Amino acid sequence: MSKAEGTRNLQSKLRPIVNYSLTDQVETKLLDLFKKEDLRSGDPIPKENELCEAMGVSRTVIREALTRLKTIGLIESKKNKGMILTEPDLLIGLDKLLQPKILSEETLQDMFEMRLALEMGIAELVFARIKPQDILDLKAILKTEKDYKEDLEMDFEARFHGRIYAIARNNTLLRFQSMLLPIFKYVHDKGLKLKEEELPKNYVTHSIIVKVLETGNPEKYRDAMKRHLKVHFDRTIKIRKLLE
Amino acid sequence: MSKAEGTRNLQSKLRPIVNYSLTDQVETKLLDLFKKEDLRSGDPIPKENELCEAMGVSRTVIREALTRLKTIGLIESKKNKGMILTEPDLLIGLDKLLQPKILSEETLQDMFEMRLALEMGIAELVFARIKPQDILDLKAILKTEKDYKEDLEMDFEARFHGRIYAIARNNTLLRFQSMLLPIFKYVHDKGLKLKEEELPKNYVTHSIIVKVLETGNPEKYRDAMKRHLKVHFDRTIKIRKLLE
DNA sequence: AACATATAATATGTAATACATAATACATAA
DNA sequence: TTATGTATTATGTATTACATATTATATGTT
Repeated sequence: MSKAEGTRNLQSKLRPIVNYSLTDQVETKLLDLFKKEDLRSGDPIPKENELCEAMGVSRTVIREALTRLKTIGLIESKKNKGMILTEPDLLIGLDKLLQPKILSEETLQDMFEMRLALEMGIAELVFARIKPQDILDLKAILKTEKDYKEDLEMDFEARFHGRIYAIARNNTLLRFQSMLLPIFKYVHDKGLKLKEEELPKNYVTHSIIVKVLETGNPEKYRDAMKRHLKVHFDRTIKIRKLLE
Repeated sequence: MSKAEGTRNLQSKLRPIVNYSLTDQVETKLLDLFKKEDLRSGDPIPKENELCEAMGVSRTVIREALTRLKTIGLIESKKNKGMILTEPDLLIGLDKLLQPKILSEETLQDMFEMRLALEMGIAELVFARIKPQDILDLKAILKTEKDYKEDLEMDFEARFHGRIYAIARNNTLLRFQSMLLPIFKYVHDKGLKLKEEELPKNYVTHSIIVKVLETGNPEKYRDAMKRHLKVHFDRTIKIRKLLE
């Protein structure tokens, strides 16, 4: 029996000790408390000193746990007022993380695909909620397309597609999409940029998409968007295959 | 001029003071540093004491800022080793927030719609990556459908649809979907549960979906899934209209 | 009585110091 | 050479004190 095997064997008998720090414990206790008390957004939570006494730990630890909860947007604190539960922002912190430099290629790929999927998937919502003004806005954006030269091309894409997302009237989705922009820019700058010649014959332009939005239906939209994004789909599928 | 108007007028001249706490400032400075130094996942960052000296603030403040960055998964700390930048987990913290109780109806709605959109949108990825084993697994799951009675119905839904997401081979997406489960369960329990009689005539069953996955194509899948989810789409669209 | 101003009380924010603890490197002895 | 003991180091926790912003109360002036 090798040394490694011996260790593994020992492990199965002893089980490694998981070391929850005091802060970890306080954090979970707080979350439990909120759930048990059935607290809602706006409800006040105990003072720091009360928590210290109740849990028998220093204010340092309490504050560290509270800092975590503040960071994910679950609570807010005001001097003298104390702290209250808040409607958390699901996308909080995401903007700080979405810097391509620190994300792995795999995660970038994941996010890129999610965007592609969403762009196709919002068809039903878009057609259920589109209004005349949306078309007008999109047409106005179209007119500016030629003003975006070379390296600004991505900015146009962002504006155009962002405006489509807005039609879905889903604020979380809209913000999510806008946060993903740096990633697409990165992917784009990294060589995704496709020369005109490489575009497939039945390529769907932005202008065609607007037309479909104006006169089409979800099925036609999905078909158009699929062609519009085809190169991206092809690429991501090829890349992922290589990684296997 | 009313008192309120006077205040507004004064505000426009003086601009309210935005009070960045020391911790806020340290946090941004740290993020700037990481970007400026072009640090990558795994790279070490300065020790707490070094940061104290460099920025001229107490360790308390430094640690609070660091706690925030740890919370969003940007850095990790180990005793004696110091701290390193880490590949952040984009979905970190999300599970703590996705308790329906503290989320507003609007946000719940948003998330629900995102899920619907994704389910439709992943068609291309699914068909590009599906393997025989996927079909086998899905068929096995299908066989257990009758075992899930009444209140466990959602568990079956989760298993089935979760398995479909897995076909897309996108880990972030898969985890995202699984985190959303409590929300769907909530929406379901809240009265979404649809009696058999309410199902539309051309309702697509789970079994049909599997068949489409086996022998169809993205278009047919989207069509099937659209019918399968029709009641949900209809409901969310109706609700959102009422909120306008 | 009405109003502005001063004062006190309160809870979070910041600082400073000391010690505990885990991980690593190094030294030591069998 | 190897296992064990020891020192060192950086983070984790505790304690105390004070700063600061907000609210409530009290005070005083007209």
